[in-house]
Amino acid sequence: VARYGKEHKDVTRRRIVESAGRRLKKDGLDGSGVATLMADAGLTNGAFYAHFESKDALIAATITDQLQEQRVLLRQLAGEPDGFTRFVHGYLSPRHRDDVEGGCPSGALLDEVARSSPAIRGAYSAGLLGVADDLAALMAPGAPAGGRRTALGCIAILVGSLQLARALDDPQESAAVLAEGVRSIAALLAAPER
Amino acid sequence: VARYGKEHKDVTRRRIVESAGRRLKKDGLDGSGVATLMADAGLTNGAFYAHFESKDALIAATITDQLQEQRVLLRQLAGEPDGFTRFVHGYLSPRHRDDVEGGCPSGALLDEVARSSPAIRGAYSAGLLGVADDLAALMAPGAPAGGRRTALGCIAILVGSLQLARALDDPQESAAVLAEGVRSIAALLAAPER
DNA sequence: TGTACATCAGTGAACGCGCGTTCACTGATGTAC
DNA sequence: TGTACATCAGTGAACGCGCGTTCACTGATGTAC
Repeated sequence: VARYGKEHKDVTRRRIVESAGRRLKKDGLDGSGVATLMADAGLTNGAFYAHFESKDALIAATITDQLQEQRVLLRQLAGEPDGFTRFVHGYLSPRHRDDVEGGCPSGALLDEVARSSPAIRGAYSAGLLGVADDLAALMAPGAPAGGRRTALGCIAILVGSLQLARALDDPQESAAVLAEGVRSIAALLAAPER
Repeated sequence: VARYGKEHKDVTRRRIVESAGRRLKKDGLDGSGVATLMADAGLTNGAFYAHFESKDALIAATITDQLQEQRVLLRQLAGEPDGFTRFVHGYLSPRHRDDVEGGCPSGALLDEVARSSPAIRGAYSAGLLGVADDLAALMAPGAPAGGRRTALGCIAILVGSLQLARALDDPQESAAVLAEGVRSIAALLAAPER
């Protein structure tokens, strides 16, 4: 004697996580309320706790999902020519700078994550190391795990440049920051190993 | 017929801005309440609006002050040998990573600033371009304004690396990110100009 | 095949709390006499 | 010199509001008969 199709609740949960991804990146972790997050998914606030133990738990699940999406993107590019170069130029493009809610979760939320609970930092850390591994594979297909460190360095440059370009209100300086980010990554890859 | 010494209110205002700098970096712009900010300065909430028009106005004033402090630091180092190298190593040190409230305002607040009101973004943008000019002077004393762009690239690397090191919960990966930041900056400076 | 019913995803009002902001007031101060 | 007083920085209670969370309930569903 059961009621809904057995996958019904999973579908709803996924819908919440996906719309929460956009909302949290747009308004921040502190700036997004549970009622708003649920309304974005077409639900009311009361249903929230049937799906998540707390707001923190939703944030952790959403961050994991968002970083997983980044990995999917990186793996798609890995099959194409000039995948790494195209990724860097897309990441440091005016289009990505102006699309916070559809863009990289690290770029939108990194300093709030650093201030958050251990559960959220743990979800971020685990997810990001996966992203770094996929980025390393995209940079140098077939290279071993040593590439993770260089990939983390690339991520720091990408995220720092994107955030800085978003914060500056002068369009020329903002564009210059994006261009310098591309130059920095090229320089890092050309540099000799440690 | 006046009451307090004429500089009394200015002194109090400065005290509020200085303690707000630490609190805002520690708990974020959204995470710091007016009552807490005033208690940090040894006052009660009601006095706030005798000093500032709104919480936004305090944040803008505090960001301007914090970036000015960064400029003071850079100018001090400009008088010492290896000033730039020492700055980079201090910025990307475990000590700075672990001292959010006493550290760089960009590292603590950049993505929240990008989400904030035009007044706050304007204060940040103006202040940061000043920081970039002082950093350019520290990098290459006597060089003209062209160095500002390279300095902005350095700042993006510094801020991105610091934030990423703070967000990762594995101490080894965190330390590796700091080391990669130093390597990226060295590579950027060694790279040929545009 | 048609109907009664157990299930449970979702509703919406309510909880105590802290938010940014307002305001009537207090009381220490430096001046005027 | 001593005192009355105008000033105004600071107090603390209160405002409406949205927060995260709880809970009694509703009502569409698929199953059992």
